[in-house]
Amino acid sequence: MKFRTIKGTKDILPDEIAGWQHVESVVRRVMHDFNYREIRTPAFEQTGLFARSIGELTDIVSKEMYTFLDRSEESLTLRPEGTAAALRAYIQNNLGEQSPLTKVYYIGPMFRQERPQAGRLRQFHQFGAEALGASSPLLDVEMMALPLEIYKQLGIDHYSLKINSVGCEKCRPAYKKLLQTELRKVFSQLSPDSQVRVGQNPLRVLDSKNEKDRELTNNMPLMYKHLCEECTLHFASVRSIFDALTISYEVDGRLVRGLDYYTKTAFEITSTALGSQDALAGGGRYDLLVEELGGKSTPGVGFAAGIERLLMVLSQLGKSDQKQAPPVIYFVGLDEPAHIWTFLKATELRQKGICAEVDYLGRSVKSQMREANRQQAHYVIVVGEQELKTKAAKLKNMLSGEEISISLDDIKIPT
RNA sequence: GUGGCCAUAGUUCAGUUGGUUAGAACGCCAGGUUGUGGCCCUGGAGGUCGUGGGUUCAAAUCCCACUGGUCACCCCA
Repeated sequence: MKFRTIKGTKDILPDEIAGWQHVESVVRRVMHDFNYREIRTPAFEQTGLFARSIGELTDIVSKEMYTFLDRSEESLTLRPEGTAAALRAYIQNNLGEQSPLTKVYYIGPMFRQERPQAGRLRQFHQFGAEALGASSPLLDVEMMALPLEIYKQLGIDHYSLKINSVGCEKCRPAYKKLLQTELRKVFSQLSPDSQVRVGQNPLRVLDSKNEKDRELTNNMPLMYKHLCEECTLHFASVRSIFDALTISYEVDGRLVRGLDYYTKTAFEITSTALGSQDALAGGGRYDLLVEELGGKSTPGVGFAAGIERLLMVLSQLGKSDQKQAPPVIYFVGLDEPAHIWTFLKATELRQKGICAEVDYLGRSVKSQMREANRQQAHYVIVVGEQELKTKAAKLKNMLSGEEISISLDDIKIPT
């Protein structure tokens, strides 16, 4: 019998782990600089949480969730995104009562049962942030500046930021009707997917990538041109703050995104270094969501970004050559007493925080030297009967080949 | 969920119109005289040719199914 990873999942192997850790450390550092605190929620939740927040009619909920019944017949779902769980935790733990504004971030695996392709896995990883409790446009901008800063610190500068406003419960219904009447005029020519959306979620029709759909909807009214006064002001503020930050962006009136909970600002960061799945990050404001999930009426904004896609971009740019630091000292042991002695010595050095390695296979000196070389050890110390008797040995610099005499009782690494 | 392409050593790939013991490179292991790596040289290990059927005297090669991978649609991180 042969076991393998299930479709759409991947092992992250030792050779690639340094790249992940590098990204994670930059994410954590920038999140900290922006004063976000980490939150870790379970990988699975009650199915209803996602259905309610993301929206029953979205693709994610209607066909992509890993949903199963546990032994007590409760319907559970592997989280397909991070916002719902973060808000559930915020509400459940009354975080809003501890301070008027809560800023949290997360990093971890998400699950969606889609057909895998470049940049799309069934278990993938995201980092993201949520700011709950304020409706200031400053936070909308912060949610976009944050991932952009992470990208910048990782050395990525080729991306495009698209923003839009999808309105609120005051202005959206009227616009929705207006758009629906327009869409019905060309209904029969729309793609089947879009036809389904005309009734329930007409805004998504504008975001269709089908060329015919785009042509047909080319001159249709856009949400951001039919906003109520409050939304108009908010959108204008967001844009002027961006200008002040000198961050370039593009207003895309068709941008809607596949989650139903957005109000006002919606945005997406894409990269041309990716294939068909080109979204690096996305997010927006969701002023009704906390209340929808049973909390007090609380405004919020957030974003989520894909780590695999980020890694793909880094590799495209030739910036994915992160490596784990090699051993500082590799001990070559000649016989049984030497192997034991070097092991004890290595343990001592390790306790001092020095990466040391020994031979465990009882191999020849040549083999051990090859191993030290393969691992790119900085120094090698060969230990045999003679060295143990005299307590003196040679410390070999593997880069220069130079050897210097040292005392085995007091191994000092040259700086 | 739908479609295209692909499936041969650890890895990347060859394998001529079906025809003897399926090859290369890299990697791995061991040697190149007494206890010293990187380059070089020599040797070695390693493959039920994805799985199962079928055609044939003969299948890695042709046909079918399945599985897996990959890319695209859809959607999104």
